[in-house]
Amino acid sequence: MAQRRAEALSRARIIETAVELLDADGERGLTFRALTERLATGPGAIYWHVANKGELLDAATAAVVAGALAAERAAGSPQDEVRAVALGLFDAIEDHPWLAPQLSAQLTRGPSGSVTPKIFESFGRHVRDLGVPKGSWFTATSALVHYVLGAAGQNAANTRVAKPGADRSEFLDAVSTAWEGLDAEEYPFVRAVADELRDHDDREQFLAGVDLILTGIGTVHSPA
Amino acid sequence: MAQRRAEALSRARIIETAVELLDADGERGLTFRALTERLATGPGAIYWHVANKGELLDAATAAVVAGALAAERAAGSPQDEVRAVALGLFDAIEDHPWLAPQLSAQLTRGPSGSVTPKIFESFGRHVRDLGVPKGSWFTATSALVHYVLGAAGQNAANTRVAKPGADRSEFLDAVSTAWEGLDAEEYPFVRAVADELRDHDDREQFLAGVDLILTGIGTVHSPA
DNA sequence: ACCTGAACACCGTTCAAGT
DNA sequence: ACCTGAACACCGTTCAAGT
Repeated sequence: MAQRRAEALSRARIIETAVELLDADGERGLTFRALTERLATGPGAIYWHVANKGELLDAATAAVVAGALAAERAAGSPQDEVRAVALGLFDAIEDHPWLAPQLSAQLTRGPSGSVTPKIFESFGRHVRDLGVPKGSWFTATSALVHYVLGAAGQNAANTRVAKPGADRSEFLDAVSTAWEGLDAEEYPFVRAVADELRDHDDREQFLAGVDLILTGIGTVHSPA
Repeated sequence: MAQRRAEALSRARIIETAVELLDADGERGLTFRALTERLATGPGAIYWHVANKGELLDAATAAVVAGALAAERAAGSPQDEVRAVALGLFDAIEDHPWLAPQLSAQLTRGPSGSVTPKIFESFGRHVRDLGVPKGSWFTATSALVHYVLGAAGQNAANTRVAKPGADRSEFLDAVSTAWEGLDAEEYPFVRAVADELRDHDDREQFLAGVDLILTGIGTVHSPA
């Protein structure tokens, strides 16, 4: 169960293994102990290739996001392009649920780093093609980025509970029931919306949100 | 520097101290060691009032959010109400930057817990008053919630760097310069948007994003 | 240049024992 | 019922030593 290949240790192999550990057990699964065991080395060897745990997490995040955004597609309307980028991230976060908090953290750490510019660029160039005036590019792109990352993360949390669809609807049912049990005076809206939660299509609802923001962009900035 | 009052230990006092530690040093500032020192007790005493660190973090988050959302205001248009709730959270996250990742985490953990329903209710009741058809309440509210939390968190990160406004603009300047230094072929949009970053008003830009989503909601669901 | 592995400082958490 | 404090298991990280 311990070691695997005898390939030379490399930064790339460390990152790859980190992603495997994260996929298997989330952020708490990524420890230097687990890493040294899988790679059959000592901690010192890993520290020679990687500065610290934070840098390793960032690198793992960057690797997965780069893969998700790299997919080439036939050019469609700017709206279709935005939807495609959004769905690419949606799927990546569904496959790697640990991505969601990690991406928020990297966005929050300030817009430096390599992932934030990449995500902004992926959405922004199509926002630009939408005919939005330059002064509003940043606002419009931010709205898209934050919605996509937030909503995809919330969806991943729902999915994560169990692989088979059966348990998943069971989980949503439980949440829905919990919401219906809230105080009627304090939570009228949440109670009213609880059944929407029970039976909805994730992707559909996610895309409806993207379209809502696209509509907002199009309406506020109707092209000259 | 160690202990303070000799008030009886209580869950409330533990949570209050936790918030102080978080405000001072972020999530890494909240340890049971620091907590026992400030409260002049042992870890066992704290564990008698609190299940574990996760529960304590959740409670601290809930306490701060409840305060931010409790502010009573004169009733305005639904749009104004949404803006007021958004700004309330914006300010809370600016005062307590550790809130941003924590709120994402609680949203991501699934919509149970006490904070998620509270935030959804605060926005949702005004979305309802906007005349949105019931089938779209959840989507519209989600778009607002995710944008507000994401954008406020990103802003808090920018502010956190230093208190005096001087260092802050210095920081934004540095990020802006970094963006301008990116590859021209790979990052045309990010480069073009870099100067927008340099001199913008945070609150103004934040509110512009809220209005963009409000416009989207109003346009997609024009009241019957 | 790259790796080993013991050691260090610091966590969250437990629990027998006290009052 | 509430608190004490030593102890445990487990972290990330360092570093002298090897090749």
